[in-house]
Amino acid sequence: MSWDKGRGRREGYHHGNLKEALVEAALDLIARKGPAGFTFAEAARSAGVSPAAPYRHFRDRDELLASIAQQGFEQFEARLNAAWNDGRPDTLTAFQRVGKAYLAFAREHPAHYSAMFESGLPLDGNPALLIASERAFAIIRAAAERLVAMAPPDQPRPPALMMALHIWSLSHGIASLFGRGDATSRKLPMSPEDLLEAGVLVYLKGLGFPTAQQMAQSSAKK
Amino acid sequence: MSWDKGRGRREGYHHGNLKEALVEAALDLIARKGPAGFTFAEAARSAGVSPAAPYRHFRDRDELLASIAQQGFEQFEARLNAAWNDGRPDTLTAFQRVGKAYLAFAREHPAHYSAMFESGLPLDGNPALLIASERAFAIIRAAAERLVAMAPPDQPRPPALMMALHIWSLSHGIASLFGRGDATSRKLPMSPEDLLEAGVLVYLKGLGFPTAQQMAQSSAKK
DNA sequence: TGTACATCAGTGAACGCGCGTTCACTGATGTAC
DNA sequence: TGTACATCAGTGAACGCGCGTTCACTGATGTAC
Repeated sequence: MSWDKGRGRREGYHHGNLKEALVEAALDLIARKGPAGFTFAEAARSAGVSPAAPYRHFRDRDELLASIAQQGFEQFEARLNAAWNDGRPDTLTAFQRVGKAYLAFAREHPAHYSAMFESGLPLDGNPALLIASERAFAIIRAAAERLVAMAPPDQPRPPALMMALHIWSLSHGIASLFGRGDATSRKLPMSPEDLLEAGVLVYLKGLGFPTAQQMAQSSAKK
Repeated sequence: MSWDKGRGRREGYHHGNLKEALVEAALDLIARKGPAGFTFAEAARSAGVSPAAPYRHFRDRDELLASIAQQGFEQFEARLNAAWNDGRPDTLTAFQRVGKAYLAFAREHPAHYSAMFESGLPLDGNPALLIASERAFAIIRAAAERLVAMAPPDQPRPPALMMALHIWSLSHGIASLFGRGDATSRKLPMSPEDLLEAGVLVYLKGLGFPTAQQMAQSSAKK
């Protein structure tokens, strides 16, 4: 029956892809018990391997955790980038889609998200992690810059970096407070997505951007 | 020399205020190692007491953690309330002061803040904690309602609850991403306080509120 | 095609450690009389 | 004022447990010739 212990799928003495299997096991543990609730030993056990085996692939627990966080940032970046889709069909629609992708990632990859933002990994002394994190943020920033470039020319141009920081903070705040499926989430009279979308609309209006209706009208005119 | 071990301040067989001493010790450990990095045993040791002593005051580790989180929410509420100061000298000034108080609390009480928002304590099954959390949020919500009541009557009234949720999320996002003194914080080209203040101003403008300059002018006219 | 050998991923036993928790206990405090 | 007693906060020894880490090892794989 259970000759296939855990997610090991061993076929012989050598595992074959133990490194990935350990990452998978750790993600599972983090999702169930939080970033601090996973142990090297348990990940090994769940991969069907002796407790000493992980040391062939990771120096220690923190290196595995950092590796998960970095992988998370890379997938996060890819997802935001796909949602942005180079600003198609129009900048505002694409911008809002990035916000939705942010929340979707946090909800669908809670373990990655935890490792990225709540694991307490120091960013200095982890340059690769910092870079991966900045590459993800760069998507939001690039989108903000395109929005700024599109702003009505009679308005003062808002600084794109500040915009991006505001949007990021708002998204992260909503994701942290309301955006997880688990018991730590607070109740909300609307979906996190709607809350974020409304907030972004108000914010952009405050910067002098035309509303969605106005944009629809202006694009209908062309 | 060191007859006063740790924060114990014992004077005899009985500690006197062991419960508070344990909370203090736990706060210290959480601030240094994160909410998961504190142990019952270590808190006892740091309070200068045997490992069995804490069981006289807390059922287990989680009860101590929940107690810290609840105390945190209560202090948080008090601080926000003091900053709000019933909307004096004017609603907008007081509102921005609440935002600053939010960030100040997160920075000055990182251990409480962690226990409140990042400890993974389930809110259901912890009714007292949920209530304390909602009482703190109620301050922000009441402030938002006063702002709404003050809105120019020719504008559509924005929903105060949504406003409060946006402001809370933005504050929490900024606090989480940039607002801690430690190594997990990201670099920022401005202070978290300035970032939040600017974001709130833009947001309120987007809702149709008069800007600070306009308000200053209108109050100067009186 | 076969063989010798280097490489290296994983073994399994062992270690020291700190934790959570229990237990019968003991010392201090307060109170009834 | 003194004494007996109930209460209860803290002791200290003990337990079982799982973790991180090390070590000499062994089995599988690939490659040189």
